[in-house]
Amino acid sequence: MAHKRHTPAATADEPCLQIGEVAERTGVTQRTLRFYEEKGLLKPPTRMDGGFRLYSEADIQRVEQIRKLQQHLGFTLAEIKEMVEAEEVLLQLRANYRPEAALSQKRSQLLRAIELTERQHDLIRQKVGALTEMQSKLEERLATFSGWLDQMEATLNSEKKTKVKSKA
Amino acid sequence: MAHKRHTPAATADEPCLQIGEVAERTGVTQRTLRFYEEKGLLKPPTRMDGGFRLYSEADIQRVEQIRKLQQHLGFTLAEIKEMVEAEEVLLQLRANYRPEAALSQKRSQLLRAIELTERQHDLIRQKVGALTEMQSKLEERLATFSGWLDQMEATLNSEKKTKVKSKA
DNA sequence: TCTAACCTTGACGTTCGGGTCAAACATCGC
DNA sequence: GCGATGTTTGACCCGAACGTCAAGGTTAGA
Repeated sequence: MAHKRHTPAATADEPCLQIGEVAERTGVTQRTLRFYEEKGLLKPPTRMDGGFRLYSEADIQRVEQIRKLQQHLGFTLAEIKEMVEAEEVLLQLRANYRPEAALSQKRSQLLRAIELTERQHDLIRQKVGALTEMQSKLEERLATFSGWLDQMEATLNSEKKTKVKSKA
Repeated sequence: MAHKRHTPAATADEPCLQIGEVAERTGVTQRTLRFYEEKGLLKPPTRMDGGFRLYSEADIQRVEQIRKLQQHLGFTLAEIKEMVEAEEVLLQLRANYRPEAALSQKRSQLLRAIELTERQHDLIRQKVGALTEMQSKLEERLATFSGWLDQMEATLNSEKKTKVKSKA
């Protein structure tokens, strides 16, 4: 296995993860990571002198969030991009929240962020509603099934008994 | 607008809807209906002598179900096909449930149906879980936001008061 | 310094879920 | 039986979301 460089070790949250490790830890391919970057889903990561991408732990979180939204929830990358942008606004607000400058401008940004967040919330609420409805239908069906099953077993049992009695 | 044939009128549930009307009523294109058929999501419908497809009301339900699963819930057509197949088994069982023949064979079919249904149930449960988790995160965020907002407004107000006082 | 292991961009290929013609046939009201 | 409208199959095309080389540059351990 020759020599394997050891991981730059992510002590704090400085970007220090190469694309390979991010890929491994998130379960997506390197191609996918570059693709997400290209599509604006991941912010362009910092680079080493030679041009290698360096990701942070936050980026890993981001990728995991993207995958969740995509795989389990069926959002398109375009939709996810919107969501992620809202997240970005949040982080920026959080970053320079203290430095009191242009307060009313920040206020409008904040209002925008709230609006986006509420839209997401609503969207998800609708999905949960639809899913829950399906759930109860399935449960109803399962109940029906198990009723039939009981009935069947009963029938089989009575048949057995009849046979046994006829043998006796 | 010339003459428009009138709808064959779906009194009971004999197949009597042409593809155009199904398309209109479900909001999908004719192409999509043929595509679903091709992919095994819709059972091959009965045909008129000339070869025109004839759908039933049940088929419309099916299409609506497929769309819901696809659009709002983000299942792939492959996943939906599985679900729909389980539905098919159910319908068949329901159809010839009474005629008591080959009971133990029916039992195994039923068990199969139960298994499929439970898998669907589980799948949906997972999605609901993921969505709910997101929901609470969003709510948490909204709370944070509105806290900030309050704080901002307070600051703005106190500034106003100061100005007013200095004017007075 | 050498070199295995890693990373870069670029370009083309693929699968999914359909859209969009085109050419020919079917239906039905008149 | 004519004609407007509806339907059939077939073929090609599309964007999304990556996969898969290819050719070359970078890093770091020995």
